[in-house]
Amino acid sequence: MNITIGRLSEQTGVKVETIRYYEKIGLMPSPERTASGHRIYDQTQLMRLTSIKRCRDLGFPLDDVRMMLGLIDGGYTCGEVRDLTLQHQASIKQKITDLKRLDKTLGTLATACRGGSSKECAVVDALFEGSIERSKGMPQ
Amino acid sequence: MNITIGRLSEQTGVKVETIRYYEKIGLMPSPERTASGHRIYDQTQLMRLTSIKRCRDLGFPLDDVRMMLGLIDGGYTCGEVRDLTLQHQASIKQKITDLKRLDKTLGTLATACRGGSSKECAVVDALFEGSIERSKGMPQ
DNA sequence: CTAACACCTATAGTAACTATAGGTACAAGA
DNA sequence: TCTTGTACCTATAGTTACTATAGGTGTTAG
Repeated sequence: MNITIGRLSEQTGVKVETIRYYEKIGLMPSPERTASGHRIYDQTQLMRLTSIKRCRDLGFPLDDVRMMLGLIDGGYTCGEVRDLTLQHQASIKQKITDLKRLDKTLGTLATACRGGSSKECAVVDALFEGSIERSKGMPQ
Repeated sequence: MNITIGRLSEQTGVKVETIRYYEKIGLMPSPERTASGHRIYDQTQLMRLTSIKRCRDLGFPLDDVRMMLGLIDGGYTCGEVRDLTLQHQASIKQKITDLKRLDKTLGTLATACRGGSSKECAVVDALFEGSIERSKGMPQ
């Protein structure tokens, strides 16, 4: 089974440019080439790229993916891999918390708006006017 | 009131380099300079930067901030500003949804792990096994 | 007066690609 | 066989929103 980069792209859902990029940063190996220089991939590369794609879809940064692949290539323990996974999950939980707070604040701001063509706007008041008014005749 | 870039930075919580960056991309105006070329800021710039900071803290991308400043500078309607706010909120809600799904998946994976020094790992099984061979030939 | 620190410009680096320019290879139809 | 269209190639720059570095000048406190 020998496939071109285009077909590898189709089968994995990873764009051609991204595959070349992964090769450049050493995440994917340099594949065989045809006489004219076109890349040809085999089953092994297809599987490797599929794994990378799964990790990326789960939001693992490339450095984590690289580390996991390194563990796989070189021998790993369940503890190592689970630690990486739990760390990643913790950072995702933190993001969720932060975003929820933002969502709430934005909701409060937006519902205070009257909308339409009014020249008064609660969002502007909160983000811009407040600072301007307060700054008039303020010390320092 | 004339302040240096360092004091402007202290008072707004925006780093010196970032202030210069904002000037370069046209978000902040080019300020006056001393004879020797040091930037000097006044009340107006302080207020503008404070507003930018608030928007950024709420997660608005710089392009949105730029648009809001443009509206403020040029005359805006409440509807325009509220639309921007609601769009931003929608994208945040979407991110929350996505991250929650990831969190759940990662939790499932990690709890299936036995951890420790085991050579068997549920995370590896899910992400890599059946799709990759533990092989040499990869640069680490 | 000198040492420490703030400031200056210009450039490169970050994450993870995406897009562009300018070219070569190959497969299918006339 | 020729031509056309697509896929492929390399190399470089652009994206977001900064941050860091190098190599220099200005200001100020003791």
